[in-house]
Amino acid sequence: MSNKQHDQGNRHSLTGFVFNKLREEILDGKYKENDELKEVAIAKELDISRTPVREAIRQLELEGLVYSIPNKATYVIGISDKDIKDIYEIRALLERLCVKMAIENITDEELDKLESIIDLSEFYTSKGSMENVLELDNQYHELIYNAAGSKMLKHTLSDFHHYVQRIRHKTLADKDRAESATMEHKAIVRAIKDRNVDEAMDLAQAHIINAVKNIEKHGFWN
Amino acid sequence: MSNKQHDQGNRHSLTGFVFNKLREEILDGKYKENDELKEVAIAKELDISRTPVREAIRQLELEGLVYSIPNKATYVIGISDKDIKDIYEIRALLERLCVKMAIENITDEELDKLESIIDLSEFYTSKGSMENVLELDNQYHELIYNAAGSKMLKHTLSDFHHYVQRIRHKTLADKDRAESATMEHKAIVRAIKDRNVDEAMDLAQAHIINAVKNIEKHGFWN
DNA sequence: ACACGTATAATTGTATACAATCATGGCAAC
DNA sequence: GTTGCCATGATTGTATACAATTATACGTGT
Repeated sequence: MSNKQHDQGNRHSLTGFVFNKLREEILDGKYKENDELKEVAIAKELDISRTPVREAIRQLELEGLVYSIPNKATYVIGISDKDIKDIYEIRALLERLCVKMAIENITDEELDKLESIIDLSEFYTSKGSMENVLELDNQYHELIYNAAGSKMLKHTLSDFHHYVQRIRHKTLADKDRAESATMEHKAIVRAIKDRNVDEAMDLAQAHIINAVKNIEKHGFWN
Repeated sequence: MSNKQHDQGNRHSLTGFVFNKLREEILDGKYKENDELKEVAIAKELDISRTPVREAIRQLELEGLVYSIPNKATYVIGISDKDIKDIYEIRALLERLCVKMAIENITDEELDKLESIIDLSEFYTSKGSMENVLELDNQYHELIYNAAGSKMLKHTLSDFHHYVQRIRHKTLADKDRAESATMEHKAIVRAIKDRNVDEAMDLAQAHIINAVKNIEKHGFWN
């Protein structure tokens, strides 16, 4: 769970609601590349005014998920297979950095929380409850991103992590992958607890690389 | 120069204008941490309506430069010295990756353009025309970011590069630093041209590390 | 004097109205 | 038939009006 204060996911405002909805639909592939987003159509669909829709679209534009042609329309860009691949390559580097920083800054409470997340992950993995595993996977990464104590790094990694949420949903449905992912998390936490920087960094990097391998095994989107 | 199509810096729309203006002022320190942004005040100041101001603020919020309290106001977050330091640490890794990708994808035309940028940089450095040196520094990095051929990497690096624009302005005013920075650029281009991946990566990383050292020498903001 | 409640003001959230711009289609001139 | 122009419609850009929420200040009761 990200902190409330700076959370874009403000579902109490219509702008935040529309932003999240459109973003999810773009990342989920419900909107395909070059699809048109017409403000009035979306507003009518949701039975709201154009104002929150416009604000949400401006945000999507900043994120690079859509682009607008003045007085014409907004078009979906979305993320391609190559984008996904690039994201994992970037993450492989940044997750290394992140665990290094986390080792320097993590608190005992956070470590306890991490371990309980791992325990729950093992439980739900064995039960095959993959929705819960995915949610715990999110919590695990968010916690480490926070523990690193770098606003910039957290912002970057959270964005990327969110971008690949859909594909993780698919890959974690593979029970073998879910099990090995949980084991990898466990090993990383172990190394963090031992303050073993080099091992933690290598494990974190390997964790991302393994994720990519698994994605490629499944042929990306299908 | 970023491509027009996806450019946020659309100075033909009021939203883009306000966004750029506020962002620059935040990054320049004209707005300090916890300063209030009142929609009506800004709108009145610029003699426009609240609508474009709101849209710009929503974008700044997404970027993490401000945060809003509903029905109250928006507050400046800005970037701290530690953020700057973190940015350079992240960039040290990503610029490595970037030159590696660039070597695989750069065209001859881009290489020619790079060399002409270097030549001009040397010229203006010797003349002490630091505004031009800064502009060429921007062009140099933008070109390499584009040459890498990764939308995601370019987006990330461009954002970070922009964030530290102000401090680069200060450090490049140091003629010694401007000269060594240009020489470092030259060496990197040489390595790219020779397709010497390892050397290019090491040089790109060293370039960032040297920038940090210089910043620290100058005591960050002052 | 202090605590509480209520009215008022200030601010943002949302909807609507109006302006500007661009694409489209039809019609006329050649 | 083709080309060019004008009118019309569709869409976004901007401004304003209205609603909801929150902070503030004042007054009243104790």
